Amino acid sequence: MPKKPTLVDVSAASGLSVYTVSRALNNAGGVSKASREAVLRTAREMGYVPNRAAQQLRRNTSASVTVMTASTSNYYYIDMMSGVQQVLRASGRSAVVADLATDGVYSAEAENAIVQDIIQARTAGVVSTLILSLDNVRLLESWGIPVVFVDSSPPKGVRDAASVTTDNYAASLAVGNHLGEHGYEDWALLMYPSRWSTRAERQRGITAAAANTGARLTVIECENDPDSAARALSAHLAANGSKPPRAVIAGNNPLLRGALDVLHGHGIRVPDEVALVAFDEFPWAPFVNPPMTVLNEDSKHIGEIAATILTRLIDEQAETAGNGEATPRYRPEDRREVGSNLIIRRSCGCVPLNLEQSDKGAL
Amino acid sequence: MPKKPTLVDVSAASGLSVYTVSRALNNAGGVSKASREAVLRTAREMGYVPNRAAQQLRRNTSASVTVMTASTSNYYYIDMMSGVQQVLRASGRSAVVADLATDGVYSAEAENAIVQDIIQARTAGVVSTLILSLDNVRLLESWGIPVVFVDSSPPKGVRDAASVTTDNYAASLAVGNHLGEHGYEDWALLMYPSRWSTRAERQRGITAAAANTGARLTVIECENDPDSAARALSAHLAANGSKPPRAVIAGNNPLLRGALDVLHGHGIRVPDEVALVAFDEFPWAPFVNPPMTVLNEDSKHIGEIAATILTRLIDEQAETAGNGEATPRYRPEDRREVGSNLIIRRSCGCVPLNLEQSDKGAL
DNA sequence: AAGGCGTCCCTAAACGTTTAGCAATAAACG
DNA sequence: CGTTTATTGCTAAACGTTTAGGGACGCCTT
Repeated sequence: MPKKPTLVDVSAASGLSVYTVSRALNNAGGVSKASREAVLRTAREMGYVPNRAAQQLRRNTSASVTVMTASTSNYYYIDMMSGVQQVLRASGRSAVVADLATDGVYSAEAENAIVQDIIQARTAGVVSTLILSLDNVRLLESWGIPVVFVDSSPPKGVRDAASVTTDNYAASLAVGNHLGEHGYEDWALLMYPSRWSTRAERQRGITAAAANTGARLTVIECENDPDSAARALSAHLAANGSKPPRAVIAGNNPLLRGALDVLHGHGIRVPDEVALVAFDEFPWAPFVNPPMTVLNEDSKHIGEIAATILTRLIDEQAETAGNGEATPRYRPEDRREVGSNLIIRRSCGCVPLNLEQSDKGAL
Repeated sequence: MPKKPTLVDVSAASGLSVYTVSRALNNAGGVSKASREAVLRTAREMGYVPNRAAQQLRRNTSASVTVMTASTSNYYYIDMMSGVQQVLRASGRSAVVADLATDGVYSAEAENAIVQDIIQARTAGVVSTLILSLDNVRLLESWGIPVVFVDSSPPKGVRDAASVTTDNYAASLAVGNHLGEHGYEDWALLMYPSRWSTRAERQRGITAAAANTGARLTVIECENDPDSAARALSAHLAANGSKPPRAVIAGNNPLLRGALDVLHGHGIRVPDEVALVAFDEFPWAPFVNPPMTVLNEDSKHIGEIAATILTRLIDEQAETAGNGEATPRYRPEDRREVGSNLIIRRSCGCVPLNLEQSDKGAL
């Protein structure tokens, strides 16, 4: 591989100084049209491509943002990413995803390692779908790296931070109330661990709805993967003899897979014997047997909002970086809540008349 | 934000030279145990974190690999990523995904932009699930960036390149033959554009199977997204009056969603009226109505193999980089083909006895 | 003609690492 | 004790950019 041209080489070849070449390539002022064109031409001819490591070192800024997630296999994150990407692209930044636990098992070391990695790369900002440890939040703050929590809250002890969440309490209330309208009186809520901060509000909402409608609720906790969910639900069924709950609420997509697995496996008819509803819309929901009634968070929109907030924080950070000022203070409007809606299909026991139409929309 | 310590600061604080500090932090030789410990302690106390941009600039190597995909919403890529990540982690590298077209529409500019980005970052290597343009392959080669194509072949004109693919011809033959065994005689193959190189072999296999079993085959081409697939299939049904094909083969996951949408929409019973099979296993396949018979590529395994090959190429590249030698030549064993298997559920018309069991395995 | 002002460009010093080329010291050996 | 050898550490020069601080030149204003 022949040695690749650097800025200095372009400078030599074009007869202009590195200053001029640099400014020309960056579309900065102070360069005549003629010089600029000469530079661009030579650079193209030589096949010059700037070295980002050098730029980053010198400029002391990075253009990339890290999105921290666990369980990428959840469709939720994919949509969110696309929202994030879209907004960041507008300001010339890009996003990379750091997955803490592809398989649903989480470890504090993995979290620390990724935070360390983020700092090493002097990443511009972070979007986190997890509660981070207080230490890590402090650490990022001390390095001037702003964090936006999405569908998760900052750990206790952090006074102010940016976050965009759905109103999970209201949403869960809606889910529960719908079950109540069906007259179901015995519910089971299948839930992932509370490390995912959505759990608290979701559980609170379902609990409140159960109280409202006079239903009996048992919460079944499991790890955040289908196998664990299946085991937990099976155990629950076995423990209660042959009397399954009238309605099962799956806390998210992977858990829903586990639930479907045991319900189908036991030959239990859904929704006739056991109604089933779940959190988080997903592309296959209309096609599952039976079509799933789910709570739909507009995760792409959430991603967009998160990226917008983060962009502002990063820009402010850049401004105040030099003069020893404190990290920009978060504003009240940096805590956003977005709505959600219940998509009613058949798994809850409803028989929508316009099935075809509603499926089309959700495709 | 107070200024952050650099290597020089650690050096000053510990009373040892930057040389010693650097070597101590990198676990390199030539440092006494006592010095090393002193350095590590001071570094920890000061909260020192190395600046990766500076390291990369100086070392002239990067530890990250880019995976180029289009349509991340396909589960296929997610599993592959996890295989890639896992192997790379072992050699201290990491992978980022670059998505050319979240929504299934592809553009040559997007491809060029991402390749440019890869070069700017002096990325260590590339895994591509797409055919890249000849120019881009040449460009990457000229920068000494090895590429492994997964489930896609290099563009025509590239003599040798690394690739790991499934034997799509044999796989498709198996799919087709299974339909033949059911006695279906009128097939429709719903296919994405040929930019995804798997298309050619898949279509060839299905075509051969149709010939073998005396079936009539029509190929319906559409873009790589559910909406386009739905439109194309609808148009086909309309054109053929009320006589739908006896079997539909969906070229991949997004296309399958489109197909299910129109079949359900038209109230066509699957598999009784129209049998349906698809390429690429996905986690929801057992739960779809009806449970889907799919071709299962072990995409995680594919990712592992790709990453293994890429790792070797990167290491060789590093060795020969200095001495002006050519990019390491690809070896014959850098073209790998892995097997695949047909997962039979119900959508093809089969009624498996051990349904429960098979679903469990595919969960 | 002198001064002021803009425009364009240059030189040289950073940014935070790694590492080649030595130097000092101690240990081992005759 | 002198010589060799191993170990440990230092100094200073890179890596490829950006940019502060000026200088040269031409044009306008008075």
